[in-house]
Amino acid sequence: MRKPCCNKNDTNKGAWSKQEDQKLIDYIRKHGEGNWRFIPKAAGLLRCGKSCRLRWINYLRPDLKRGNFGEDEEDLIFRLHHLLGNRWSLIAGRLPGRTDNEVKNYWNSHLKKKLISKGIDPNKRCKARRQSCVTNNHKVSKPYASAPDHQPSVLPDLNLTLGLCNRADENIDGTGRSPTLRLFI
DNA sequence: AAGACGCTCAACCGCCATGTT
DNA sequence: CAACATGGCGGTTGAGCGTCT
Repeated sequence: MRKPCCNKNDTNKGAWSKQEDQKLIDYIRKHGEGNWRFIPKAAGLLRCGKSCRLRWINYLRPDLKRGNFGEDEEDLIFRLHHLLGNRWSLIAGRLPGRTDNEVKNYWNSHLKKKLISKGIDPNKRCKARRQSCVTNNHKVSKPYASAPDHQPSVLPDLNLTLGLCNRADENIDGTGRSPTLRLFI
């Protein structure tokens, strides 16, 4: 049985107060993002590390763009969703200042309906459906493994290249991880 | 005026991938 | 190689608010 990420008796849940937000902002400004499990303790917050991370990424980060989505953003989301399916973090990565949660919510509350009103089934629309398979000993999602020999597939209308890499030293986004899918811009 | 209903979106949950020991 | 720790992701939930009847 997997351990819970934090002791639920010792943590607050629900909406964040202004004081909590400020504590988190102050701490991250001073020390930067780091060990999310350690941050709540260090910042004096009775919150789970995951909760702090989510709050920072989705609402407190200074580079976030708030407010309505523009027509160009909507169009991009439609195209990327058609291409990638519900890969919200990848889609959000192409929208500066937007988060995966924001894109996901916007899709579910606005864009889905738009498609339905046009007589398009939003679920059938995606080219990429998440189906895991194993290729070259790396578990990858089928749509991304389907390109012959994992050569990047070029999508000229979006100015995107989809490709796979499987080595940590090929990391290009600074996350330190070696994901199964890369968007080459 | 008030209750029912629907919508939005912040937050949580559980799972998976990756790194470390 | 296994077990564990951590970060990240997508799906889901539920509080709060506006609109309708």
